[in-house]
Amino acid sequence: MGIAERRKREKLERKQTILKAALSVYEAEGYLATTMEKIAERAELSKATLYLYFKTKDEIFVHVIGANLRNFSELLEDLYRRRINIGEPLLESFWDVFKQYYDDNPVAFQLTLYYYQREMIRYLSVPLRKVLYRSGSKNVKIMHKIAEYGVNKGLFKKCNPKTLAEVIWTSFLGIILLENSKTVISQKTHMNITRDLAMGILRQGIEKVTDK
Amino acid sequence: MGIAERRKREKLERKQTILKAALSVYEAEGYLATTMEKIAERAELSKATLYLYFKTKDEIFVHVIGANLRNFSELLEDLYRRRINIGEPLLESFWDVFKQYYDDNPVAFQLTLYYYQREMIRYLSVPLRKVLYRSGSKNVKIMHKIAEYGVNKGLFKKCNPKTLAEVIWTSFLGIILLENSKTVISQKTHMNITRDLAMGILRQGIEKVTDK
Amino acid sequence: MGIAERRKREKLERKQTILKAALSVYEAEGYLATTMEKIAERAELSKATLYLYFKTKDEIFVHVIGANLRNFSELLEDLYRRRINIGEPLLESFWDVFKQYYDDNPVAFQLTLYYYQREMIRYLSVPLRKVLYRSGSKNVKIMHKIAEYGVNKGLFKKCNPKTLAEVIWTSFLGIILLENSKTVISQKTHMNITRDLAMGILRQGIEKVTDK
Amino acid sequence: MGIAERRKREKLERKQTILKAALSVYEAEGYLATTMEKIAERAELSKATLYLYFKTKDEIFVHVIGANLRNFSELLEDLYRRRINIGEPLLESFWDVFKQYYDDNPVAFQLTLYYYQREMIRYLSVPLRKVLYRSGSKNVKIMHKIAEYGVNKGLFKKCNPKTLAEVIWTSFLGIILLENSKTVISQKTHMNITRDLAMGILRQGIEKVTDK
DNA sequence: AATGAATGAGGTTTCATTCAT
DNA sequence: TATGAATGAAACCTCATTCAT
Repeated sequence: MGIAERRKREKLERKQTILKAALSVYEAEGYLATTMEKIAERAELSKATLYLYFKTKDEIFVHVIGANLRNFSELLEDLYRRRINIGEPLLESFWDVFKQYYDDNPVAFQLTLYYYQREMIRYLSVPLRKVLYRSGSKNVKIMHKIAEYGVNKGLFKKCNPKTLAEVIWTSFLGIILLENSKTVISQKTHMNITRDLAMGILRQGIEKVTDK
Repeated sequence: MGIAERRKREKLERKQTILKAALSVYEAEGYLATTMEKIAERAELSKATLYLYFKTKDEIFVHVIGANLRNFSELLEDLYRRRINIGEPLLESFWDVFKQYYDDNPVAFQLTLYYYQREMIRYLSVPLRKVLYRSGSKNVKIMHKIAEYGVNKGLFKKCNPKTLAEVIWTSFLGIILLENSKTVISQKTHMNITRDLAMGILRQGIEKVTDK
Repeated sequence: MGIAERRKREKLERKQTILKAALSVYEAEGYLATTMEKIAERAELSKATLYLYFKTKDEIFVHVIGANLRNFSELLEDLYRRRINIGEPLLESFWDVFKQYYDDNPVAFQLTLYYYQREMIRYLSVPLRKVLYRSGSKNVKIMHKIAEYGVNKGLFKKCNPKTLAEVIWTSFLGIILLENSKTVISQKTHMNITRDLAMGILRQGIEKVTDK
Repeated sequence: MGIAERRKREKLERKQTILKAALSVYEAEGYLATTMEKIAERAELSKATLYLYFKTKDEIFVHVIGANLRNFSELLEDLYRRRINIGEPLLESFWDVFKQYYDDNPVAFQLTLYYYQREMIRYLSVPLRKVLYRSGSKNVKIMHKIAEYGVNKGLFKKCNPKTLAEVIWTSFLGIILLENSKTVISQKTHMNITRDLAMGILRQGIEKVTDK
């Protein structure tokens, strides 16, 4: 009985090891060069063992992404819980959560971004696609609730909160995307200035027009 | 003499045929499943002939993207030329150009987006990377000039026009990114509502605060 | 523990199987027609398995040659060990070793000869080139030592033993070369007569001129 | 009529151009990297044009070799003509002819050597094989006649002159072979010392034993 | 549970040769 | 005659996945 539990725990630990290894190889070599062989090597396991824990290579990556999105969830939930105490700068806090999410693990973020493309998703098996969908939609919901709170409280201007949440989120997303391509092409680094201006524009663009 | 010209023209046409075929296969099957074999088939040529026109598979795709970015260039340049007559709604026009660029050829846009990722660029040969860089940087420059014009004319608020251009562009980019993933995952279609709200927020966020 | 050993042994055996298969295909079809496909077939393995044991096709052939040169080594070393008991006919014994080396496995000898050409070596990767060099240079050294012994004992005339070894060896080599081309062109067979005359000439040419 | 002649002459010249180009590419890049494309380029012709003059790639090379062997022929014939005036050092003259042949065009010599291998010959079409055979056998015959003269005049010891010719020739051949492989592997250069010792040994080994 | 071994199914690229002009 | 264009036929190599122990 205790044994069964230990087994289960160990199994989970192994899975974690593998996920970590996968992310680490991805960081070092990029998605296209990440082979099962290399993941196994980094996890100090054999290739065949990987298949005891994950049915396919995609499953590994979907789980890596799942974990990453769960981190995001937590940050968002925490924000939602704190919403009342924050007062005015709700948008800033929202934005800060994004930044924190990104800065916590930029590599996982990149991988997530990469996977969340028509290109990648379309070849996923239906079950995996669902896993991915569920992982993501939770965050969408919380973002929605936060936006809703902001609108209701008059912190944000009147508009569909779901859509508003999307706009805020994609503003951030787009910047990261550009940032990524720039990093490789012209070796430039973080675009904090862009992020800040975007924030400023969002603030002014979102606040209630107290007209007159 | 006329012969040489005809030859040249035909060569260009062939190249176009191949690029079109590549894009078409990409549309139907996605990047990872696009093989030289399939491109050749769709172009009604032999695989070997492809290599007569493009040295590698990447070269094909970089050229597809190059063409796509050139279209974007043209739209942007056109806007820049019209800037004076547009008057107030410069931002809207800017935004419209993006929409038009996307709507003209969403597939090519997707491909471009896909390629412009750390992941893809990283494994490109240096010459091809340069081609890609040059294709992209031209557009960046025009966007910059348009933003600059807007700032100078007082249509946009005072800020670094380069950064402003980036913010506007990435706002759009992010939405498309989300749109793409949503299309595959939950079969939803265009997010015009999101685009519109984003536009509205940008407008309000960017306009000069004439306070009082 | 016994398992690990068995594994190792089996691995070696597999390698041998592959090397044998390669040589066999070479014998039947020649170097240029020897493909990985055919080697795999003859070894009753899949093509992919070959790459499990040897990283490239060249590596296979370099190892075939390495094994062949090691046989030669053994024969030479044996001769060197026996040098004292041989007495006078050291040159004959030397020559016999060559003949034995050739007759033991003429096909492997041919392959070795073929590979040991500017043409082939030039396109080898540096590591493989080194392997080849090391395989060969060992034999050179033993031949040298034998020649040295002969010169010191007065069995051969006074001269640089290194050079002498080369002359003896290349005398044999040249004959085989001619023999090979003749076999194909005019279907003639072994040139024992030529070999014997060469031997006679060498004997007379090398022996100490006890003039008077 | 004069026209036909000019045509013929021009055709021959073109052929020469192509053969020269082929040899030149071979020198620069080695046999395996010598493509029709490159030959055409160097000959400043189109690939297709090559096929107007030679039916296959092999035919080109066989003709290159043919020309080379004809040079050898001339040197040998010249020696044969001079045989009476030479007197004693016939062997040296023989040897010198080899050296001259090699030194005149080492690259063509190498190519010839390369082609004259079981490996290469076996894939030749029968007609080409015959061409090669005829090119070579002429030289063999002259060498034979020279050896015969030497034996008859008592310059060489009594033995089968055909075989003797082979021995002398293969002595030289073997050295060149070793020389070639050494050049690539260990960057060493000409082995004049080896050649000289071989010559000395041959002299002593071949001369009539005037015993007592 | 763990793994070494094996493999099927491609993928990109090269090149001698032919064909239409 | 000359050639640009086209191609068939391979060749080498890689990798996710399965199997036997």
